[in-house]
Amino acid sequence: MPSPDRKISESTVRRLSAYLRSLEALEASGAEMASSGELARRAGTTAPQVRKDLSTFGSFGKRGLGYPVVPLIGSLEAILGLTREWRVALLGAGRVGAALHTYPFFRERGFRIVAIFDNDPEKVGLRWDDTTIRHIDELESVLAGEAVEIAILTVPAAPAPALADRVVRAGVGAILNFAPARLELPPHVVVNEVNLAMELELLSFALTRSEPR
Amino acid sequence: MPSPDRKISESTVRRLSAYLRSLEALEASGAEMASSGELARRAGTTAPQVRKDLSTFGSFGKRGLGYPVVPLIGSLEAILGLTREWRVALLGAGRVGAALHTYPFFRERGFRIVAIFDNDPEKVGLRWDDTTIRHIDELESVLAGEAVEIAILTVPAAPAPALADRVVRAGVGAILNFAPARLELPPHVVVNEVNLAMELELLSFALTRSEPR
DNA sequence: GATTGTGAATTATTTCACAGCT
DNA sequence: AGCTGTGAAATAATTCACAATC
Repeated sequence: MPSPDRKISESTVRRLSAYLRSLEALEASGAEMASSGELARRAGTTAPQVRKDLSTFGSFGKRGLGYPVVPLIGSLEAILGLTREWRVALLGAGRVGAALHTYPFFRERGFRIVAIFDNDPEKVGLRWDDTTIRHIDELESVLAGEAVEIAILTVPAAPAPALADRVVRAGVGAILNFAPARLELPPHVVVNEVNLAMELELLSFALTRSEPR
Repeated sequence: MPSPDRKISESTVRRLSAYLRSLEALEASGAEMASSGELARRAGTTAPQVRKDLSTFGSFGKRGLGYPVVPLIGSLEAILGLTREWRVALLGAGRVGAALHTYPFFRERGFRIVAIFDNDPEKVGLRWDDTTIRHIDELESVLAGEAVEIAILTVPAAPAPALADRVVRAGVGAILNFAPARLELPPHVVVNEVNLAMELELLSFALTRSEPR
């Protein structure tokens, strides 16, 4: 696969993800080729940006014709690391955990939830689909036994940093953090924070500045 | 309040939100002053970045001493538009909607959920706390009656774009979109997308590039 | 002595323009 | 004729360095 050495920015990867979703919609509608302009329109960016982004990883298009939809889907899946299965653990079996667990995207894209943890004795032992909720005390042994690679934190802010440390020491390489707490982890660990407060504050900031027109 | 005319980037606003949370932690621990270095450490950025960000909106610090914690909290709340109440509607009373509705941040920060909609007759009429779930057919009248300013979409991808259009025509100025669909809306509408697929793909991309070391 | 506020320098990202295929 | 791929130009964001102030 074409894989440049230079650093790829987060915004580029986010756009690649958007292109993939646009291409899947195009495939569903029967399109065989897609121009950079068409992809840009659907993904909410510009045609030169699409070409630049894709050209970072290779030459996927045909001049005069555009990009072949199905092959480009395959290429983007390979670039994004979606051609293999990822073993995922859910830490926190509350409402956010439940919402994530039922989200069909996980299975569709090969993110397989192989372990669920909570510290509530009422919840431990319950099964969500095929997965039994384990007590957080069993974290290390289960993570190792299940060869978990990605952890999703949907616990309260207070326990999040300590749990993240434990998870990393148990060999997990990536964390998706829904807890409103900053995690300080070694640089080789990939961390991605999703913070509802921040997302809403972005809206209230923008509204505040635009409203007093 | 100091309010510059030039455009403020999204990343700046995200950092302001992070500073606010850091300051609240500092306040809880009894600190009266905080240096840019301390804020940077907690918010995960650099000291010059903190100073640059804050200086965009005014001069909040004391040279040689740092920033006064409590007053700066107030200033950031004012900048982010958190000193007033925002009237919010939830579209979609599924698991994601339920998770958001119970999130305590909403009330703490003045985001008041004044309307909840779903199209499932089983759900319409149920009450979540003080709010009765209304049928989506009543969208326009309820949004207007409740003077809703922010809509949160937790519906499936298919109906999302049409619902967003309706919501905007009913006068809503900002949308937080959890549906995996791109919304094309007039430029005066503030849209913020939260896409779980994208967040996970960011992790799998990074893992894929780092693992084959 | 410590730390802010900020113009200047640097680095990163996006946009442009056009040569090169199909 | 249409559209990609890409080096060059323009713009944006971050980092630096240091004078100003407490």
